[in-house]
Amino acid sequence: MRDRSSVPIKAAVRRTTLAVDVVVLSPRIDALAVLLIRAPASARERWSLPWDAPQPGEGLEDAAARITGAVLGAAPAFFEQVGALSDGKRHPGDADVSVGIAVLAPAGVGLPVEDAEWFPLASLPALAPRHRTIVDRAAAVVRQRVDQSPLAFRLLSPTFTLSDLQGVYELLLGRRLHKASFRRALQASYLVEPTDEWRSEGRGRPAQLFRYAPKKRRGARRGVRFDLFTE
Amino acid sequence: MRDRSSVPIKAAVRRTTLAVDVVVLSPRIDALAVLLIRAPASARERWSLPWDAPQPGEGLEDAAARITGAVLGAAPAFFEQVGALSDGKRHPGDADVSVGIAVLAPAGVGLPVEDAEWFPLASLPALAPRHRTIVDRAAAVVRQRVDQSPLAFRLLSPTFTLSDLQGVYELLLGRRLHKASFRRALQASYLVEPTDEWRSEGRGRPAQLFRYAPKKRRGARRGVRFDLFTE
DNA sequence: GACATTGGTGACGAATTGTTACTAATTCGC
DNA sequence: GCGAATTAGTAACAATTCGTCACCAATGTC
Repeated sequence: MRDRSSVPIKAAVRRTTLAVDVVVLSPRIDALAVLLIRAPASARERWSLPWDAPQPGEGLEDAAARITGAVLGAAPAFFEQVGALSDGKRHPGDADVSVGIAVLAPAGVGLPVEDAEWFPLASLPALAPRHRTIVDRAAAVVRQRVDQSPLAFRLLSPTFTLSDLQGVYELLLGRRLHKASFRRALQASYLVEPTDEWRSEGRGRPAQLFRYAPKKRRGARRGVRFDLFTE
Repeated sequence: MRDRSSVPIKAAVRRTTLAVDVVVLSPRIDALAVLLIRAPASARERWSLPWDAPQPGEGLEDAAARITGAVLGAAPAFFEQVGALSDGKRHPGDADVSVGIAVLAPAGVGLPVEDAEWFPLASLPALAPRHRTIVDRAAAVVRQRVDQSPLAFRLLSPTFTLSDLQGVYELLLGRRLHKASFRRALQASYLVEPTDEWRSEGRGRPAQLFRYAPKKRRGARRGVRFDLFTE
């Protein structure tokens, strides 16, 4: 203890292999889905997350944007880092360290490339163990952040109905919400503004379309809510 | 777009230099403080975060524990990953990629080694730009998580008074809390239990000591609170 | 036109929160 | 000793927020 010779500043950096693994999430048919790509026949699993090593000088989020663009045809608007992993779990490219990045794509986004497919989170095919961990952690991060950050709006097209928005929240939170309470809270937050358009979706009364347009925040911070603890 | 040749699975991993940079946080004299170590005379800044490259086969959190142990003489009980950075900002060891890890140390923890010192977050000395970013992000992560996770208990000794606990929350949240509301919420959460001991702290009535002992949680999830958004 | 279906809102009671005011136990100064 | 000062802890009330029910609105189906 207190061994001066082990004070870390004196250590030298080592060479490592690094991968950026991207979890593209999007709501599909009443479930949150992940974009997977077909692996080469030589691989142990038939599917994997899109991934790559960052180019020299390329930032991690830039790499995630590039990787997403190659698979989805469009760079995403929202990133959330899931964290770096260097446990012993196997990675398809045998990278020493993986940086997992969650990316949100709106419900209606274009079809992916030929060798890519959406899989509902609840029924994923076999993945390399590290990819499995990254997917689980990405889902957990997104579910946990949905209450802190306007994530849900990134899973919708630029205009949406309030029922759409409530549906996304229900998907992410995994439980039903009360319509009146949901709308009252939304109203009080000044996060959306109505447009002039209405959407008729078959039967039932047409719904007004809204857009995400956060106004100045009132600084009404509350006391501590211990019952929000998630551990 | 849709260029099949750029589908990322075909890429090969590259060699990168990786650093684990540790932000040890602890409450000192009414302020959250960071542990810094004196840099060699050749370095551009006189102080830096403790850091090192992970050993082969060593997990990132294991590396953080080892690095903390070398500086503080004790391995910490709590880690929170701050994220991986690979922007162009300068790192003291010129690592390509940094993984920032926040570590919490209770208020009374032993003195650090000779070349290490606590600095209040508000008055840090000059640091390498990437270290500066990591410190800021670590503070932000901890402040944001304090409402979601029992972080605050990691900044206290195993037994503590309720005023101590409230003080830590006020430190982390940056605002005063009402005593009665705070205790009522704490009571309802079943997170602490009283001990038989009391602490007399000079003047005033002695305070009962409590310990962190979370009981079974009641699953009372609430509606969406849009006003908790932090962006 | 009756009815099913989806959108949208008012209002009321229950629960939670913010606040004030009080009591309790100790040290300090005289 | 004794009152003032100081810190701990709690009861109770008012204001606010939340969950829920009930209802009206606008559309498609039969």
